[in-house]
Amino acid sequence: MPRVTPADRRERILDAAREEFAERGFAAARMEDVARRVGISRAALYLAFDSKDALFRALVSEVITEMMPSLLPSDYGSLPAPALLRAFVKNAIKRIASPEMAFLPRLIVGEGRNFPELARFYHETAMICILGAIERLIAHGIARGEFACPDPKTAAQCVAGGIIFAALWRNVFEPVGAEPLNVDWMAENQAALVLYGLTTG
Amino acid sequence: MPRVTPADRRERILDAAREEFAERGFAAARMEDVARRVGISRAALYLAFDSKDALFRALVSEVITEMMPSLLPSDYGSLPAPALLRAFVKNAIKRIASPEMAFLPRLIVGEGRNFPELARFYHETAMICILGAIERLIAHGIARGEFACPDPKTAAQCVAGGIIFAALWRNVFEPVGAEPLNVDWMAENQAALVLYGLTTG
Amino acid sequence: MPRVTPADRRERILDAAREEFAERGFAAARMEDVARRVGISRAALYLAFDSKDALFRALVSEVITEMMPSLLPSDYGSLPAPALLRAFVKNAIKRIASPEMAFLPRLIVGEGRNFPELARFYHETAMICILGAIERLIAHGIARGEFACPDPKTAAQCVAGGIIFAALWRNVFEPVGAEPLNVDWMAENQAALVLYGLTTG
Amino acid sequence: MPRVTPADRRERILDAAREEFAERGFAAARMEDVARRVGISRAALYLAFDSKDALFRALVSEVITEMMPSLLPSDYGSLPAPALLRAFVKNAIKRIASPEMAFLPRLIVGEGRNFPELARFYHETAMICILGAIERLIAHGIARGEFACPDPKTAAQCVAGGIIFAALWRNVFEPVGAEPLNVDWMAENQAALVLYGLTTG
DNA sequence: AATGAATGAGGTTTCATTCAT
DNA sequence: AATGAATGAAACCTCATTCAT
Repeated sequence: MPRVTPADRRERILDAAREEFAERGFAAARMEDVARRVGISRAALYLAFDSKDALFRALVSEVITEMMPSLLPSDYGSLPAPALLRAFVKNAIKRIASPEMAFLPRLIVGEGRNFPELARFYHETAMICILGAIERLIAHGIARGEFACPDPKTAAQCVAGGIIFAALWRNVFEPVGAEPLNVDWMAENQAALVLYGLTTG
Repeated sequence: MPRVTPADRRERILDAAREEFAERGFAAARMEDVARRVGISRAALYLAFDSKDALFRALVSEVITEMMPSLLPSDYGSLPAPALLRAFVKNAIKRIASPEMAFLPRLIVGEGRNFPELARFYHETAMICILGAIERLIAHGIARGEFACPDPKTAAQCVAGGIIFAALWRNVFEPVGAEPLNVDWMAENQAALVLYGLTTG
Repeated sequence: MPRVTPADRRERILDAAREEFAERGFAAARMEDVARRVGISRAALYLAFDSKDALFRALVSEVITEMMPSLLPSDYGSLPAPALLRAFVKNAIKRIASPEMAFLPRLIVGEGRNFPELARFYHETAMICILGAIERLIAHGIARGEFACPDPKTAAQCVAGGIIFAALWRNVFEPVGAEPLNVDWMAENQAALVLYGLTTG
Repeated sequence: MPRVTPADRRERILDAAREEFAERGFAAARMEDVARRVGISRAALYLAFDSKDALFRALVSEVITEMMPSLLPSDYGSLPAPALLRAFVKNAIKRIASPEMAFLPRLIVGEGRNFPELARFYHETAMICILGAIERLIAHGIARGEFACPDPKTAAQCVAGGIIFAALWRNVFEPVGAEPLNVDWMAENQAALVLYGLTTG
């Protein structure tokens, strides 16, 4: 039984790649730095991944795939929609803006033009699911008479906007001096805003 | 009087750079392609800008600077806050998600780690202003008794999130097959949602 | 055990660099030519040296360092000073004007302004040592009552002048048609002149 | 009558070129810096000189030509050879090591390989003349019974060596911290050494 | 006569990738 | 399986030189 299985090795490379790509973006990340982080030679990277592109793709796919299950609520039962929405928003912001995940939207946004199939994958795997989940949640609320909304799809986009905003803020602006975001508080207010709006009475 | 003034030339280079950087990001853009787009030699670029970095910085600064004035409402007078907010959101989404501007958040997000001072500049010049404008607008509504909001600052972030979402959607996801965003409709609904929330009654 | 060790490779690069820099000076030498001379790619040079500057510095330092030990007499014992001086001058001229070394003063002189720390290194490592050795030798002769000299330091400079002259003559003027220098004869006469002067009786 | 004649212009360019080439050597000197120093455009340089090479050649030729007359003693008359030699050495060192001239050996030595015809010109115009003058001077002394010397040509080289040494010392080593050379004292001692040698009695 | 603007040629350096061991 | 060594293909940038005005 080998001490380090090929799968282990792949995993350790992906972890290192996550750090490097998150730190510098695709183009500026160097295979040498990934290798050094793993503690192997550059050439050994190519035993596990065909190319820098392939490594990047694998990383992004993996992160998306491992992130999704924890994002979506399994089933609503007969819970009230406002509570569900609040729970969803809080959970989503917490997950997506977490240090291990927040780099993802940044990479997708930054490199999407050069890796269209990754952008597509993210769109289809993450965006559509999240938007769909929100939309269904709103529909659920409408069905229960708790929500009113002329266009649940667009409303879902607004909700998703707040979540993405949180991830980018933490990842892009906090490092350059922006006021740190209190994720819980942000989520709470985002939910309240979306639920009740600004207008009085 | 020369046919082509230095300022003209600078402007044409910036236009070309906008296309190239928007298309490929900083690292993958090639000075040669910028030059070809302008119709001049690579060396001529260096008469107008000291380096690729400098060109990128100049471009981002310029776009930010030229974008801002059209974004912020000059004064509220005694207009009702809901109308003001709706107008602001519609205008902001339209501006920021317009083809000439939408690449900007994408570049900032993608290259912010490698150009921290640009991220800082964007944060300080664009984000803070926009967030501030929304916040003041909400405060205006509160003062007039039209809005109620426990934390205008966080509410502003939620509003801004929708705007950024629109820009990124158009720039990142539409090119890979996402359903096109109807900006006006999106803005209308975003405003409605923020104003009145989802909850009935 | 590799057929070609890294140290070997470094050594072969330094040899090639010596030829190229000696032939053309720093600025006009091309890394490509150094590489071709070694029989490797340009990129491989950068595995051994960080930059053209670094290669140049390494070369000059190495040559200076390897030249020095053979230049200086270890100890005088009680040998007569005239014989010592004659031996020193002959040896020094032979060494410094030898084909492998003679390019060095030329490079130091030519590039010293652009590489001040090399000029300083040469001054401190070579010039001061050589001048000091000559000076001590003269002092030795004075102590033994064999030499008389109002200022041994300046006398040393005159002696060193002859040595440097020989190196430059061979390296700069012989290639353009100057009468070839007979090093042994030159050394002999230089020693005689310094010892006995021109004046009769 | 033009305020600035073409010859004036040429002269001012040559002066500027002297500064730049002396400071940086041929390759590292930039035409732009020469032009800026003159206060004209780069293009205007090419109205006076065909190329950077041509400018360099013109400069070196000019300096050599203007230096020579002041170096050589016109005629010896029946003056005693020791006094003549002392006078020659003092004058030569003073001239050649003077700030306006000392850069010349440095350039010749540094760039001679890349400009063989300049090295040849310097050799033929300067070196041979100087060496010849010294040699004739020694022959003059021998003829008068004041000097004894087995090989006046080689002796001349030794004398010349001291002179060149002085120029290089000032130009190469003093700028990097070498002890400043007292030219008069150096000349005095060089003459004494050559005349009387080190050996006592 | 003079120049601002432009360029072509060339140099250094980087880095993903390969291959012999 | 693993790697040290090597490389080819760019990319950025500089600068002597030219040319229309």
